[in-house]
Amino acid sequence: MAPKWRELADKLAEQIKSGEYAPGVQLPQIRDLVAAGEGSKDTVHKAYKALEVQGLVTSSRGHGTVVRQQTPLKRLGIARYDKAKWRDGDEVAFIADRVASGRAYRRNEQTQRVSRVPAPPLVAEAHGLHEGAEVYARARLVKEGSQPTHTLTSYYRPEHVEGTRIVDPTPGPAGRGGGFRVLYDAGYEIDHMKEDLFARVPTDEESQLLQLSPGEWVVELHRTTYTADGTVVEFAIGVHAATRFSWSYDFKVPDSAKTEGERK
Amino acid sequence: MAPKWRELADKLAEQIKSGEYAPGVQLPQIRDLVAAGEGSKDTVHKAYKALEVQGLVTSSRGHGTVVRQQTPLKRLGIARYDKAKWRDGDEVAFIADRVASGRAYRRNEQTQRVSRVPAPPLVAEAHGLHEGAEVYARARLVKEGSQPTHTLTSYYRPEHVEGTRIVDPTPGPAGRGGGFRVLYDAGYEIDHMKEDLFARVPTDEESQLLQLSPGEWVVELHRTTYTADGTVVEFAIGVHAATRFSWSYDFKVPDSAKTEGERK
DNA sequence: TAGTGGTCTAGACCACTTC
DNA sequence: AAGTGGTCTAGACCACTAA
Repeated sequence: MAPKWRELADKLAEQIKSGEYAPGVQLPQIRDLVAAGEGSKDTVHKAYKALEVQGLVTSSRGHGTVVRQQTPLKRLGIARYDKAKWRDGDEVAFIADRVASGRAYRRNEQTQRVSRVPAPPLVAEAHGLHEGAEVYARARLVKEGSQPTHTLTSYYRPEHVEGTRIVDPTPGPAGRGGGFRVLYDAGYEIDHMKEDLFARVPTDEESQLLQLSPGEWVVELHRTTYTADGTVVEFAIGVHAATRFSWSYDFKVPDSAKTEGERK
Repeated sequence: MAPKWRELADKLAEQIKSGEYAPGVQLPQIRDLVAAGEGSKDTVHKAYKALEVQGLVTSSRGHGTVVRQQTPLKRLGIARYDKAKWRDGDEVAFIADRVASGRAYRRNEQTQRVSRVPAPPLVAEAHGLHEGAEVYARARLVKEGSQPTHTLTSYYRPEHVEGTRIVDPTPGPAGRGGGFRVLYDAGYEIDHMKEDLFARVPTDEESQLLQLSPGEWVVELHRTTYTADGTVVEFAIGVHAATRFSWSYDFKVPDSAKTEGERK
């Protein structure tokens, strides 16, 4: 038989999904359910924890437990990197994302911190540097309104960006067109990319920063950006609240027999 | 101050990562830690649960709590679909994956169930059918040795596969070259694909099937496979244990200004 | 049958929010 | 101060495994 806490959690989850408890509505207080004979405080608490893990509710001391706004997944496709967006237009890539999703852009939805640091192992490997070589790190925390959605830290080689707007520690996107535009203006036109993704448990710091519900996972994204000649001009690490995104990739089925002679 | 259970969990996690508790080794029993003054049984249990969620240990009744084998991530790149592998050679795509990872292939690592079912909403949409139209579903549970790693269910339109080996409910890969080879032989050569990924909490059934540690998430993958003329010949849904995979995609930076006239 | 993790309780106490 | 969720305890009892 399923544990008591799970039965309770399933029952409540059902009611939430059926709309019986609408988003924003407060669930019964733990003490009330205890009084109603649903179990001891710890047992009811376990059920509430399970609901939190599923992203259905948010609990906070003093406030109570309320049903979460079910924000639809934000779909990330490769079209978000379209050159037309940052080269020809004024849009910064991530703003274009919002435009595409029909959401408003507001200022200060992105905080930024630029610093010069020794390259961590992953970064050094991506850029082909030795560990500890200095790189510029541009760390952003991106928000959707007041809700943080992901962090994104870009690493650049000093010789590519020294003296550009990227290094200017002004908050907000790196000026018109964003970082790719700055690189373009500096003579480095991006040509192809590689994205690696995997899911993992967040660190405590990430949990706080992204306001994750306990038990919620993150997806870590490694983006390597190349110019046409294969030079890596940006390596970025993103940490995304796992429930808030989906990723989409289109590609041709490779055929190594055919493309034998081509450049990789 | 951090809760007591978290402090204990962090301490143990540290010892595991430093190798003080090697993979396969049994952690102290809950009752022993209680006796050692680490807290009450429930408290110590919470700490152990946290370690399970992080994928560091596996607990089972009767057995104890042992440190997990840290299987390295299996990296999935688009090269796993290389036409050369299934068209020219004898390898089935998923076996090719193993070969590339240097792991042995064993028979019966894949169980299969073929059935004719009404199309669920997602499937109908992908295939451009009305909901409830009949499709063939080919469900596999893929294992790595004795360890299940993911489920993969492919949906085909009857007119594409009727009478082929795909519909033959023999366990194991769909004969030489796998499903793509069968489609190829039937006159449907796959040309391009779309993959959508997102992370979510597993259902109970998935938890059991994939032997997930409690709290472990899954990554759901939707793969749509097209022929050159845009016909969808396969729509597949995969559910992967989130800790066991990473995905990698290479792509050109799109330029809608340039490719205006091209076929999508 | 003995050993192990898992659930549950009743109640004490703590931490944070709102009034 | 009152209200709410979060942690902790001591101990009972259950469920599964191995001998």
